[in-house]
Amino acid sequence: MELDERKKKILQAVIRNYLETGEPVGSRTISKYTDLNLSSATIRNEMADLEEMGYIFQPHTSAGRIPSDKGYRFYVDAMMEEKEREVGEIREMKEMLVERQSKIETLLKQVARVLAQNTQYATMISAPRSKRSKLKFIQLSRVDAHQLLAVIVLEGNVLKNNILPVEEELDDETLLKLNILLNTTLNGLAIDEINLAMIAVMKQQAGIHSHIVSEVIDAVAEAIRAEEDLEIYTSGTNNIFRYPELADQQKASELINTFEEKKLLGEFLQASHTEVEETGIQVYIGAETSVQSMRDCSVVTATYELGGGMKGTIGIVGPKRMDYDRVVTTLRTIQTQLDELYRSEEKT
Amino acid sequence: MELDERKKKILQAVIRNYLETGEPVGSRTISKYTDLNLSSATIRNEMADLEEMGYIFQPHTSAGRIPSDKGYRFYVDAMMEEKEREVGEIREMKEMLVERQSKIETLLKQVARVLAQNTQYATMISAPRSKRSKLKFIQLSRVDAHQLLAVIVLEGNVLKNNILPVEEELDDETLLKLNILLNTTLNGLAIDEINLAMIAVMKQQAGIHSHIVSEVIDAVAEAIRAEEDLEIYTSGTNNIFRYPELADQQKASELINTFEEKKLLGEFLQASHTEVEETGIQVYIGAETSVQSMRDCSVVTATYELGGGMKGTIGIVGPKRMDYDRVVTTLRTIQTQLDELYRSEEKT
DNA sequence: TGTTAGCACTCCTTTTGAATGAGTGCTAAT
DNA sequence: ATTAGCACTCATTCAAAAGGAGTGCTAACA
Repeated sequence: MELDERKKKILQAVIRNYLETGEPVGSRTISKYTDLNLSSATIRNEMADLEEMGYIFQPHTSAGRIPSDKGYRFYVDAMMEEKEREVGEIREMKEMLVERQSKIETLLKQVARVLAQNTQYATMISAPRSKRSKLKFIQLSRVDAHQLLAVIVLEGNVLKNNILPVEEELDDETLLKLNILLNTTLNGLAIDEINLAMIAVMKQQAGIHSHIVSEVIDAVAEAIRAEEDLEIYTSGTNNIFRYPELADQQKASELINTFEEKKLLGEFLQASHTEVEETGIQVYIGAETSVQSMRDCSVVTATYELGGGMKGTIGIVGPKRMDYDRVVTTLRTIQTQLDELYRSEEKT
Repeated sequence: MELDERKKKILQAVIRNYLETGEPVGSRTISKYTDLNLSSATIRNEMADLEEMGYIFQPHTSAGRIPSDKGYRFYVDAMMEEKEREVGEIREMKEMLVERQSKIETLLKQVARVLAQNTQYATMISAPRSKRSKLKFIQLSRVDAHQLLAVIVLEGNVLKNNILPVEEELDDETLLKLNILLNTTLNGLAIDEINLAMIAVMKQQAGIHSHIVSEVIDAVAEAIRAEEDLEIYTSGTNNIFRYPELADQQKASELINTFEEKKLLGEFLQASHTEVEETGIQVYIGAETSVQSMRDCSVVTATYELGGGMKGTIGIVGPKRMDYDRVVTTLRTIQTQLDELYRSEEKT
């Protein structure tokens, strides 16, 4: 069977209406809603066809139709119109971000809150991946006799630090040498560019302190990696209670757990990051999500960039009948907003 | 009217039973439950008295009785017996903590998770207050021409760091001098011991860089304070769904929001910290809590110490019919556990 | 005087059945 | 191809009835 123009219009009307009301939509409603001037009976026939094709279905006999995942997918792919953002809202978001945060962490928390507030959905943000981003600065300091503090600054002012226990005491001079060695060798390199050969050279140059070097390098690498997959900021989790289809105990509990644990979110955002299309915005409907507890949700993700290959992902989680248009436009706005932020930082 | 021995026994039986079942408990149940060998009729008379005295009440006529806040309070104050922790459980908790974490942050997150897991209630932990704890190490480093990185290590290896924008470029030597100045002047001092006189002296010694000093000091103080009231770790929020009296949408949503925002939790833990009795464990029943959304909960808090005046507070949030005995004992165990951890750290 | 058996009464909970209404599918007429 | 009409389905609402847990009170008892 074919999806002719009229069927499309009806499908669109069904989806639009359902997005607004959350109630199954019947033929009579469509008959009045659209400018097709068809009777409800005709609509009924068309809707039966659409059901057969799998775009919509009835939650039970004698109820109206609601969109299936396939229906939503079609809507998102072919029928969605990005809304113009209202000037006021854009300014508002801009203002929220303009108080420049020196720490990325604070900035991202802020963004998460703003988005959750703005969309009324749950929001998650992964901190920018640092694998491909470059080391800007690295420093070891002696905290006390047996502990070193390693501070690592990555491009984009991402900070990592770690306390390393050391067996052997180091005097000031050695420490200074080590610092110079580390900085001259590693500075400007991306994490995954640090290879064994390089480490070997450093060890050699470190002379009697060679084992410290490898300890430090390991610790550095570990510090960066360890934190990495945990750095997820969330906000507006309790927004899920706004949507009855997600608010029952079973589902709500699982969702909230997922948002608290963050591990799964991280993996999901990570995966989404890699399979993203050119615009950087991706929509996952229902079971398209890999996360079990989000099977009844839709997720819209957007990749953002803070320069120097520092890319992270933002995700908005809501019910399947989320306002895709609005969410996509909002994310698009934030994307450019963050982009500008970075550019202005460049100039500084 | 007097609360004689028999009434106490009955009250205790009512509470115990209600803690277990969560259902209003009737006279017949008590009659069999206790070793008093009294008929249900007698129990009924006694329960009527207990109701008049305000220890228990009926949710509606012809229902059994449930404890009032006053009843719980009496139970907690006078009738609670701390259970022996099972050896297995203690070892389990020990093991969880034994993998020593160099970072306090990681340790506390871990503790929160273990506690939530162990008690099946929601858990919150405030990071140790650093106001009275001492500066161990402070260091400024130049990240690039216009940005300094300030790293501050407090006693107990609490790390703070902050990026400071600076107008004027500083050469290596000046930086070194500043570092020495900061360390020699501030090292070993508690935050609130840093006073204006001291800052004035430093400014003077810094000579032409005096304005940098005050900038730095301000930033340091701000960095410490700013993070302070936000550092709350939570876990097991979704445990509230286990308890029907907290799981309805309205309440659950508010609770979860409170746990996400963390601000109120921080204030509460802070307050609790100051009004704590000698054992360091405190029980708040229902409206005794200052947090609005927790009016239907009970909270048990425990103050822990990591040495050097570094005190923080742990809170367990559950329904009013929480297993007070168990929670108190668990918290007591964790307290000593953390204490030992600190002592062993001392020796290192 | 304290305890207990017995009974009427209350009120929550569950079940049942009927009424309502939204929406459909199908048929026959246009 | 479209539409009016109609029988049919099924979730939802409502009221009434049945069931049951538990109480308070009274009167009898040790």
